[in-house]
Amino acid sequence: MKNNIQLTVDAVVFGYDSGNISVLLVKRKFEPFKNAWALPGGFVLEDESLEEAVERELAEETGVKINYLEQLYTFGGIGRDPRGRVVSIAYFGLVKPNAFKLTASTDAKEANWFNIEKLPELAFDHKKILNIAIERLRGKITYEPIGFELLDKKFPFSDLEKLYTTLLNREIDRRNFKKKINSLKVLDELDEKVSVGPGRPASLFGFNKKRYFQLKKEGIIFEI
Amino acid sequence: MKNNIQLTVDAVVFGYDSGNISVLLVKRKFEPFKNAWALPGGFVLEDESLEEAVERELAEETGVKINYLEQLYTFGGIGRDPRGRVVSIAYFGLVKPNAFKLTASTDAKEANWFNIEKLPELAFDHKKILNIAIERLRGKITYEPIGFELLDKKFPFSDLEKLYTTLLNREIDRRNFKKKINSLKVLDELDEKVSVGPGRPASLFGFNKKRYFQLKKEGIIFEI
DNA sequence: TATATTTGTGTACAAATTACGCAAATAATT
DNA sequence: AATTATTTGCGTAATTTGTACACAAATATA
Repeated sequence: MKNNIQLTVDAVVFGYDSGNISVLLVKRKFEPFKNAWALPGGFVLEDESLEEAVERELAEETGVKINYLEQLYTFGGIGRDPRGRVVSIAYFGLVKPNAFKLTASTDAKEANWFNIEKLPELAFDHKKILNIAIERLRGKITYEPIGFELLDKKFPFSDLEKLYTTLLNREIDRRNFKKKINSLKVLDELDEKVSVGPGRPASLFGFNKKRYFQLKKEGIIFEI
Repeated sequence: MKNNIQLTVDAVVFGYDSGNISVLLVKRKFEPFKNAWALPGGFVLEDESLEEAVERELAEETGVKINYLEQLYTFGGIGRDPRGRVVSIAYFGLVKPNAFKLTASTDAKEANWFNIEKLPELAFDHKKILNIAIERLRGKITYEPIGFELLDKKFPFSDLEKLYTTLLNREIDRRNFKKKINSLKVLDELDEKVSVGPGRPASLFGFNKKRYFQLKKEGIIFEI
């Protein structure tokens, strides 16, 4: 009953910063697809869970500390890896801007962030995996308060607004959006303000963690 | 880079008939869990895709012809199989009542249908897999016109209604439900009637395949 | 000091959802 | 043959939810 199917994990990790959605890629050092960009990932060890495998590979290859991770889909097509039969379990991750910026400064190295509008050619079927992940991200944001995972601890309301306009790729009415978010009661207004550039200073908000997890459990429907 | 991780697929196949949701199980012939009921499934061969593997195993073990199949989740916990490290890709399937009844008559054999309210003990972590599948079914029915896959070609409106009350486990207002379904324009009223038992005879309806696929693509939101 | 820029807020209208009851058509019972 | 029980089929009013829309307040910059 032994087979020769190899098992890998791949991670699609998104970061968001002031209007840009980026994904984390690594440059391959070895064949096949040497020097091509690829999703971080690698072979699953026999004594680690799938999640452990993803987190290990991410740490090894990129140093990024993930704070949201869920399984995306398993890709098992026959010809997807020239080395033989390789089945890959893809994960979907989100990181906060701090972690995000941190690794973004490891420029010129082998791991880097790419704006999802300006992607290089990708190894294997990673383009396909990434597209499915982007779809999931866009879908998810409309029925789960995901902003939590993509924004900083404290943020002006306009950050949340910009996140949505960026992801949904359309304008949204600020007043109606605010009304909706308020009705969810998922934001706490802090008594702190920031002022960046000209314009009225903005109040900072934070996600109410307790309320967030409650909404997540209930499965909110979040018609923007 | 060789490992010893084995890869299996498992199928959670649901059928629906007059108020009962059933799931297809098989009785294990060999250790481990000999004689226990389990989800149909088995090892993936090196030269077949994951979907081919599920369909092959389903055919071999149950004879059921599936008409809807999607990937559910991949289970890769370390201790889930006493034989060693086995990662299983679970699929979610739906069959129409005819296929469903057909195999239901292979009683006393090794494959059988079980009402999801009256399940036996299951082998491995199959109980967990099944629970996730049931959640998916309940969720899915509220945003996709899945009834298509679970009902017969022609059916009275009350069948659809009963399917929803069963799955959602609550009463629904028939007039509002009808209004909603009508607005989706996914049903064709046939000029044929059936009369089962007392009461006014019911018109038969059929799903409009073209419209169904369109809705599926658009991702309807189906607030019942 | 004037200008440009960003934040922050309310109301009126349209659309969607929900609540609700009764007549028509048949099978079963007497 | 008449009565009863059962199921289908249908419309309107009340409520809730979503959408469209504009202007004042607070600051940085010139």
